[in-house]
Amino acid sequence: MARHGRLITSPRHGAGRAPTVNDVAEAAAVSRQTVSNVVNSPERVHPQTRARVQAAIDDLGYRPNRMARNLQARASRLVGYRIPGGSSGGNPLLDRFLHALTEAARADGYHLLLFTPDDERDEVDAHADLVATGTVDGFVLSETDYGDSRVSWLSERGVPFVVFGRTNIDVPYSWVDVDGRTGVASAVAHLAARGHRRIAFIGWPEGSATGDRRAEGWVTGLTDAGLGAPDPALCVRGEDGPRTGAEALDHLLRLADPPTAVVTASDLIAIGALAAARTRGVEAGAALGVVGFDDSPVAPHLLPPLTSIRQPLEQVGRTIVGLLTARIAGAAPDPDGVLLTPELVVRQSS
Amino acid sequence: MARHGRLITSPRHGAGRAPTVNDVAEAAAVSRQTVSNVVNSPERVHPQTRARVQAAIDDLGYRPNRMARNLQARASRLVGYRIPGGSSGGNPLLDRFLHALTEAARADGYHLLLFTPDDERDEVDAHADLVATGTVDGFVLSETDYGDSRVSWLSERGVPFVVFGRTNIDVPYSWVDVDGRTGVASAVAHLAARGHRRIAFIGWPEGSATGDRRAEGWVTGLTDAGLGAPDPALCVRGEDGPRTGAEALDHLLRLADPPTAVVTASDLIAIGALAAARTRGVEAGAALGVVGFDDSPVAPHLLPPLTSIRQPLEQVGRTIVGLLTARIAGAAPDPDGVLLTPELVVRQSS
DNA sequence: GCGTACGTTTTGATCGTTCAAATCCGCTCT
DNA sequence: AGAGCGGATTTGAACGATCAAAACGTACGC
Repeated sequence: MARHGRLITSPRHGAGRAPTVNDVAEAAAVSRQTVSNVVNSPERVHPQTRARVQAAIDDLGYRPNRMARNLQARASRLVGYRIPGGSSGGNPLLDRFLHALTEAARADGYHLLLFTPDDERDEVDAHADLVATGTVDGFVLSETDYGDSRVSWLSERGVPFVVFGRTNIDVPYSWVDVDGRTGVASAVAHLAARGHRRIAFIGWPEGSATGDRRAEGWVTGLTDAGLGAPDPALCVRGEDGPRTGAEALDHLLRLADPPTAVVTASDLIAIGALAAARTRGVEAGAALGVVGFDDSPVAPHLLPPLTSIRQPLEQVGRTIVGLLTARIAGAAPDPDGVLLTPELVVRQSS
Repeated sequence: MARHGRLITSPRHGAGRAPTVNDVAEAAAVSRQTVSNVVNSPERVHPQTRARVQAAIDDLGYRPNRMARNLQARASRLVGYRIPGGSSGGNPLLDRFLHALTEAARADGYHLLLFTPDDERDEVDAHADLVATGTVDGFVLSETDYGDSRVSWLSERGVPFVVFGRTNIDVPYSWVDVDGRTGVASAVAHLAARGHRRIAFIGWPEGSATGDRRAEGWVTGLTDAGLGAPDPALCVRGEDGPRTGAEALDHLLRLADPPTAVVTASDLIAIGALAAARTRGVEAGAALGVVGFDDSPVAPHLLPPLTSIRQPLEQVGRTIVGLLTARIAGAAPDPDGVLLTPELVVRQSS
């Protein structure tokens, strides 16, 4: 409570207008530049003067105006992020992702600015607008499809940006991604270590880069675990969601030689699989190992609590912001990609 | 594609620096103020001049610099939103809520700025900082507890803000909320109309304002439907999550006179209830009516697809932004609260 | 022909900050 | 005493825009 007082309370000198360098300068009987120096390069100012100015700053509750600073610095210290449209169907990771980005940005003196294209303009225009008006210094992109038009556009114009995920665009750009293949492979390894020999995979339809890599992880994992060539019958794919999980598991359990464990491409699919298992009287965790992907907030609350592959989003956020601020600072090194490893969170379902 | 060209491409006059009013003025052989007028008050400028200036603007790809404008206007056109910490356990509505806010803000010429308090400072300080530095013009608050310190702090200092949800603070402030009581009551009415007579409620622990109001809706709904006094045995409460739903439903179905339908305080609870029903061989939708709350993205993909109470977040966003911009504009009318009505989305589970 | 009015355009000042260069001051050295 | 020096501080200009007021024409009425 007491600490807030320093900041902007006690506006003894008129509650209307925020104090400026000039106000402080006058109060401390120095020039505005000296005030500025006290704030930005205290070592240049005589200790005695510094103390006097600092006292005035504290007294008036002076804080440098951000807009004025930004204008002078020709930078906004804002990073744009296009908030995905509602159509994408609710991303359970958005919460953590945004928090991680915001936190990482704060540590570097940046803030995240959310935007969304208006109906008449397309996506690229929305980005162009923010750059042209100097509203943002760069972008964080996510959910980039194959051939995302934003990547090439931004890249061509030298606008700083970092992508969460990878695309197949062949222009140089920086990206950060989580290695889904390794993640799924580690889940397979975990299940194999628990004695499972027939391990199935329920994933998304072929054609999405992320989905395909997760499916590859199943193959890799089986091979690495020495379980021989993967049985194609144990790989089922469908749209994301519990229904796919339920139907796929039903199908798998009806096989002549059914799996004893299943890895899924998402927690949503796993939820469906858990439900289907219960319906058939198969006890998940004991008779059937189940592993999800993304460690969504529900995972620990499911019955049984769901083992899941957790993306290191905090690290993702820090890495993205690190790359981005480096680019903004003009350090335009060879753009590079960073691949982070997810972590298996083991719970009772496996 | 062609349209992008207008904005900032074709930097014929040096790719380095964005064009300013002065550049345009020089190109069109007029003064900077005339350029400014063409942009902001075209009617003041002679049509012929206007055309010439507009041509220069288009040619150079001029867009007024936002920081400069903001400095002069002493407004940032940014609205702060503190992104909830990870501890809150993943809000399935955040996605839609942020999108709605962003979209509504855009329509009014605002952007959303995300922030989070750093570890050493408390929440109020984080807000104070943004105000003192002129970084934001106002705030949108959510997840305000009873006695949230931010509300009184902001209110005392006349900082514009609007709360999503209600608190019990007795200072005047504007808020927008969704009427959970009416929502649950309408679900009860819906189930009664389908012939259900014994309708249960599974909700959150007593003590949260939102949770209590949803529970009240159950009472109201039963009374309004003429089903007599609610049976206390049919109201079960526990922490949010599928587990609570499963355990509560198990308990309810074991009663001497079990319910034939259940309304829950969240989709997560409903998920658990659906799973428990399956385990006991009760077919949800047919033998047991189930209604969730929030219409989270999973709801339509559950088995059976879940009837749920959907918050009108788009409307919430527009209302919040409307109230907020009015306050920022100085129109400081009597702060008021707006209560919006949720909508029941009927699917197979009921 | 001259004062006035109006429509259009330009000039000056300002928003709050920082950079760059100039000034001031006390001190040493010759 | 005057030049030289270096630390501390101040002044001038700029960032890019807008507001307010002045200036400029041109046309009109008397």
